[in-house]
Amino acid sequence: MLSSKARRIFEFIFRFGKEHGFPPTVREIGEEFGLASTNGSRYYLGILERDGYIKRNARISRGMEITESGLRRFSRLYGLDADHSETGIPILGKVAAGAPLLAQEHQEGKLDLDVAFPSRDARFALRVRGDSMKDAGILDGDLVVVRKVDHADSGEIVVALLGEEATVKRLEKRADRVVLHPANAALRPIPVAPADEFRVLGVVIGLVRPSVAGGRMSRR
Amino acid sequence: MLSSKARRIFEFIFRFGKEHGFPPTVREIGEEFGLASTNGSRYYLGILERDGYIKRNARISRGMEITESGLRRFSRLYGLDADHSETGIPILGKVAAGAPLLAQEHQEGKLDLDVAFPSRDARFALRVRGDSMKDAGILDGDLVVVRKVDHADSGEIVVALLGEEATVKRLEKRADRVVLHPANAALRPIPVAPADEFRVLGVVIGLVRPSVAGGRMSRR
DNA sequence: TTGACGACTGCACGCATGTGCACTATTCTC
DNA sequence: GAGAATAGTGCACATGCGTGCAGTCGTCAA
Repeated sequence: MLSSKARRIFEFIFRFGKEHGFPPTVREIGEEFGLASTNGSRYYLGILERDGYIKRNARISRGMEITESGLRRFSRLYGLDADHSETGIPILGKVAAGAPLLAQEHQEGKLDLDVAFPSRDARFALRVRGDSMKDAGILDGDLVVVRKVDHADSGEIVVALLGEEATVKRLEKRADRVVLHPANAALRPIPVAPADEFRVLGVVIGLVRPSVAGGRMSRR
Repeated sequence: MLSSKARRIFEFIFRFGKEHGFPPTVREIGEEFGLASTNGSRYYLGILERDGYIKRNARISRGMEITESGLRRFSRLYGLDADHSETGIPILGKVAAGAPLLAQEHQEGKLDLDVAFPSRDARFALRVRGDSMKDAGILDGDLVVVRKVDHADSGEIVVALLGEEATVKRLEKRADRVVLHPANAALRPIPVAPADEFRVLGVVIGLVRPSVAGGRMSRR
């Protein structure tokens, strides 16, 4: 059990790091808490390290680090602004008018790649080039997440190898041949002749659109 | 445009921080890159600061910080790998014809939420309902990733609270008022009267489209 | 051929910062 | 009333670390 002061010092280290991008020195901690001697701070740092909340690197300036398990334990035991502390992005449910955003009760869960794209097969991601699938909401620059299988059903969006090139298209299987459909009114379906070198690399199970310039999603 | 070495130094600062919890010193940078003089590092730190990739605090040990906009810009221009992320999904680069899929040399990096959506502001995700933004590639059921800020520029896609409801729209700021634009030809822009209860909750920096039943992206 | 520029080296200076050792005051237990 | 634990103070010391200034070496355009 951490004393109230030890807790406040841990919180200070956490806040300081968020704000400045690096941890405080022993003197900065002492200043914050009115400790006249640097050993006042060191005393508490020793406690926090002993209990596994932080790790210290001897002789290195600002050489402390909040451990992941320490952060988790601290926020569980004593609470901490939960939003940024844990890895993962909170998924908000209903956002009521006056309610403070990010309030615990509105969280639906955490965004997690393994939850968002569950698969027992291997997965991989592929950056999409071009707008051939834009009517399916797959834009240039998107990363499609693919479940790696060599068999796909008609109607599924697949990543396929056609000749030398990997391409993302909707698959149509006919009795005699395969047709790849772009999702773009300007483009024609691509018939695949039996002689063509064609292989399904996987089925698209989702996508990630990474952030772009200035946090703005460009107009497309 | 950053030189190759400046890029590698930025990446080193990024990796070092992730690994140790605090930034490197000028000497540690010099050691890593074989620079005999501390001013070798300072030269590059000056460049990185001048171009807005990092912020420095004079006279403070390890007093540098990767700026949020710098991180975003860097990862857009030059890419940033999640070094050794344990549970990531590999991002494939060029997929050559005969080459075995998932071969190491074809990997561009790992899919990592912190790299895909870098932000030092708090982030959250919100499930989109309806097709009002479908021409921007945002479909029903998508999770938009939002950087939580209360100010947004004209042209950005934002999450806003209008009355009781949270909505995703493109923001247009006019001299006298604000207009919210759907990205759907069937819908009209929404003018916001000054009297309306209106608040920007954040800026959309990306999205995640989770897989749906059976690993198939439904036809829309 | 000169001179600007990029990419450094070398070095000393001086404050920043972690550390060791000695000591103190209060509280609690035995 | 002794002893131990908690929560510090005070100070000197050695390094850590950012900074300033001067100088070098290759390249490339004028």
